[in-house]
Amino acid sequence: MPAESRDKILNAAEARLLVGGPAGLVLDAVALDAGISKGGLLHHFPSKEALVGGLCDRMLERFEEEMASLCAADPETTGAWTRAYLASTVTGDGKPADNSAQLMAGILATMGRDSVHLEKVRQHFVRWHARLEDDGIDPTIATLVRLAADGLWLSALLGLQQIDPAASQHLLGELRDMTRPAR
Amino acid sequence: MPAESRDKILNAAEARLLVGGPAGLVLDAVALDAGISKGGLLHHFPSKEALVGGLCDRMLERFEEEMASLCAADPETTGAWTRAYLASTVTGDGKPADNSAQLMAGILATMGRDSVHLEKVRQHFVRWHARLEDDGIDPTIATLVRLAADGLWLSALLGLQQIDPAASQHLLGELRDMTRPAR
DNA sequence: GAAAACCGACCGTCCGGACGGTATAAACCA
DNA sequence: TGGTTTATACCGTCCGGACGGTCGGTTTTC
Repeated sequence: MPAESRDKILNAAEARLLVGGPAGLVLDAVALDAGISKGGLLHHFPSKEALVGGLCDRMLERFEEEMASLCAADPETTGAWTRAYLASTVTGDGKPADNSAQLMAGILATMGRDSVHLEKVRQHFVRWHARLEDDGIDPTIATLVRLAADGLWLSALLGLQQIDPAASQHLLGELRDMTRPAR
Repeated sequence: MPAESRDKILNAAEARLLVGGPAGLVLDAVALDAGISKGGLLHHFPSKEALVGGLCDRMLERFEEEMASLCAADPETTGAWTRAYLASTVTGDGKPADNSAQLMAGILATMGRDSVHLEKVRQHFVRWHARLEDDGIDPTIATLVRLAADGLWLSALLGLQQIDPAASQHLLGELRDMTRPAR
């Protein structure tokens, strides 16, 4: 089964994207890093687009898993999804929770706005947002929290760290409080 | 004076970036669109990087102007900057206020995260955020509003329109109310 | 022995930008 | 005043490297 090679390739591609941005995602280099030949790479992913698609799918899948486990771990079901979204987007100190920001940016930049893969991302977002609006709390609040989380995520993506840690922590606290069941 | 050609080039480059993304930003094509030769283009912008830099500067400049005029037009000074940020980021119906999102994305994608130009963007953000924290309203609120605006902007950038217009309008209203002087 | 996995040389295209021009006009000089 | 230099704007060809993808092979696996 090729799953092992596939993963090695995906890992290498992801690493490349994270350090070198879209320009760093070069088939030769990815193959080299993955310890495979270019031909081998092309055997698993017949085109660069397919490779990016693989990256995209894996990212989505991981995010989905993380959301599920965070939700499961939350003792309070009301607002759990919203809290999970917040938590899986940014950490306590306002940093991005994972490298999804860089990854997403890379994926986005590698292929245009019209790509099939972006469409998949959109569909996931639609689902997530539906879930958000049915989280047991005021949908407007939930949306607000989500947007703020996205804003934080964007800040991290652009490398804007102008919001100082203390303020950021305070804000995160507020946001979390907003997701608690209505008093 | 070369200002005229410069602007034509910048306009062409911007248009290219908007419709074709980073991949559409090709010197030959930009020169063609601008009605100038490639050599002529290179005369005004010695490198592609310089061209992107020009685009970046102009975008920042325009944003700055818009913020100033919005602030000046607001009868209530308290929270005016925060409101201006909100307004110049997204329109009433949750669409991005201008093409800054696409533009920024293109710029970002064309050059890596380490570029000089991105550094300029960062510095502007630092100033904006300082301004935001001294806007006469609770800084946490101001930050929250700003982040939500950024979130909305990001949604628009990714082409996620899953937040329906009515809800979006309601949310925008709430955000605006938050920027009013404390009751 | 056939299919799947993998190899790596090769090709074609695209694109940034170097370079050696030309045209216009202002600045300088006699 | 007329010639010469110099600066600026602009032209368009050419080059060279980078990169995605093809293809005819070889090896591994079942």
